[in-house]
Amino acid sequence: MPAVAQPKPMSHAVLAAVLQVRDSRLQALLWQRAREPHAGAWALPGGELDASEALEDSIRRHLAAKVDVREVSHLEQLETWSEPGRDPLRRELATGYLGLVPAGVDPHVPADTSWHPVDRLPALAFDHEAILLAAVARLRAKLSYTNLGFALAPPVFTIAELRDLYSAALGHTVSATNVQRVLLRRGLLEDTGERRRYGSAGGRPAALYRFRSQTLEITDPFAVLRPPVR
Amino acid sequence: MPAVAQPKPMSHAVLAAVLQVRDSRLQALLWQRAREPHAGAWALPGGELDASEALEDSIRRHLAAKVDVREVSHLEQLETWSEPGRDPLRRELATGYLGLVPAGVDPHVPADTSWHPVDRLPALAFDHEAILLAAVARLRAKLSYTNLGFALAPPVFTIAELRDLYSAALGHTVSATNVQRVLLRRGLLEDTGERRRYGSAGGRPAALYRFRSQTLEITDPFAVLRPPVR
DNA sequence: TGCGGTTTTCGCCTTAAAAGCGATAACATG
DNA sequence: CATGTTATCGCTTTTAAGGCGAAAACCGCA
Repeated sequence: MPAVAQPKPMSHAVLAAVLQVRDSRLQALLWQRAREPHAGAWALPGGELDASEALEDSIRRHLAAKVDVREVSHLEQLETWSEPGRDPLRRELATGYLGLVPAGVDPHVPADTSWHPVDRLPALAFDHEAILLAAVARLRAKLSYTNLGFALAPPVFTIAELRDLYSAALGHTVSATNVQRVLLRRGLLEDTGERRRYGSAGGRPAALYRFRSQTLEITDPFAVLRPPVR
Repeated sequence: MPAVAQPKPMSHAVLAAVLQVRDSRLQALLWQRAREPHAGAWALPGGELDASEALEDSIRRHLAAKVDVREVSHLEQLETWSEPGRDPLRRELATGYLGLVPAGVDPHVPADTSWHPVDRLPALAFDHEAILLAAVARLRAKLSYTNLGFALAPPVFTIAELRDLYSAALGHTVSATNVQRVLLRRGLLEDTGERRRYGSAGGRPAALYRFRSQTLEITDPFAVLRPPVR
C-alpha cells in the first residue's frame, strides 16, 4: 500500500492544576501513574481533547473523573505547552488550566489520587511540574490584583481565617489587619453581620465576612499612567 | 486505554497579532484573504503547526512570510482558542501570539498585507478580531507593570517621543512628566548623555534615553500584601 | 547681542494606598 | 470580677503617583 502522507499523529491534551488550601498549605491534586512512561510518577489530572469539544468543556469532563467538578470554584486557561519532546512516546500538545477549590470542602477522590503541598512536590511526569508551577504563579499574582480570593475561601469566614488562607496561598505571612483593610477598602468584602469565634481559646468573637462577588473581577487595573482625570 | 481509532481530523494553527505604533496610532499587521471562507476579509498572519515544531518556532516561521522577523522585538503566547465552530469548514484550534515591532522601522510586507489602526479595524475573518483584541488588552496591561515599552520604542528616544508612544499604545493621553518619573524611578530608563531636539520648532533640546533592559521584566509585582520586610 | 517663543526638565505640593503599631473592645474562664 | 486572649479600630509612617508652575536651554529674528 502506498504510504500516502497520512495525518500526523499529533494529539492534544488538557491538564489542570487543581489547587486548594488544606491544613494551612497550598496543595495540588495529583494522581499516580500506573504505567509507562513515567510509571510511578505523579501527574496532573486531564486527558485527551475530543474532536468536537472546546478545551474548557474537555478539562471539565476529565476532571469529573477525579473530583466533583461542582466543587471547583474557578477555572481558567493557562498556556499551551508544545515542546516536541515533552512526551517521549508521541507528539502531544497540552493546554494547562488553573482550577481552584474553596477551603473547607474535602472532595472524594479515587484511590490513585491525593493532595500534595506545592512546596514539597513528588517527582512529576512529563513537564507537569512546569505547568503546576505556572499555575501557582498565576494564582499568586492574581490574588494581589483581583478578587480571586473568593475561589479559595469558604462562603463565610473571619478575617483571621482569610489571613491564613492568603498566607498559605502566597507562601509568606501576611498581616491580618492589612488583608482586612485592603480588601475592605477595595469593596471586595462585605460584613454578614454575624460573628463567630475563630481559634480554640477564648477571645473577642470575630465578625463573619463574605466576598461580594463570586466571579473574577480585576479590582485595580494597576493602570499606572492612568488617563487624566479631567 | 486508547482505542486505535485513526487520528482525528483536528488541526492546530498559530496566529500572531503583530502590533506597532505608526503615525502615532497603534496598528496591527493584517493580510487580506483571497479565497473562501471569508474571502476578502482580513486575517492575522499565521498558519498550520508542523508535526515537529514548537508553537513559538511555528509562528516565527509563518511570520517570516509576512515580515522580517528580526524586526519583531517581543513575542509572547496568548490563549488557545478552541470553539468547535470557529472555522466553518473544519475543526481547528488556534494559539494566539502577541508580537511587537519597535516604532520607526518600516518592514517590507507583501502586497496582500498592510497595517490597520486597532481602533478602526476592517471586517476580520473567523475569530481573529477577538484574538487581536486580546492581544491589545495584554499589551496595554503589561505596559503598566512591566518594562514592555522597550519593545515598542526605538533604541534611543526622548521623553516626548516615549510619551507619544505610550499614548498611542494605551489609547489615551499621558503626561510626559509622569511617564518620565514613573519609568525613571523604577529604574527602567537610563540617560544616554546625548541630547536632541524633538519637534520642528525650537526649544530646549531633549535628553536621549534608552531602556536599561531589552527583555521582559515585571517591575512591580504589585504584590499588595507584600511579605513583611523583616 | 538681546528678546520673545518654544520645549524640556525639575522641584515642590497634593493625593492615594498600604504598612506598622498600639490602644481598646469583646468575649471566655477561673 | 479579674485575667487572659483575640479581634478591631484609629493614628502615624512610608511609598508611589499625579498636578502645577518655575526655571533651564535652546532657536530665530530684530
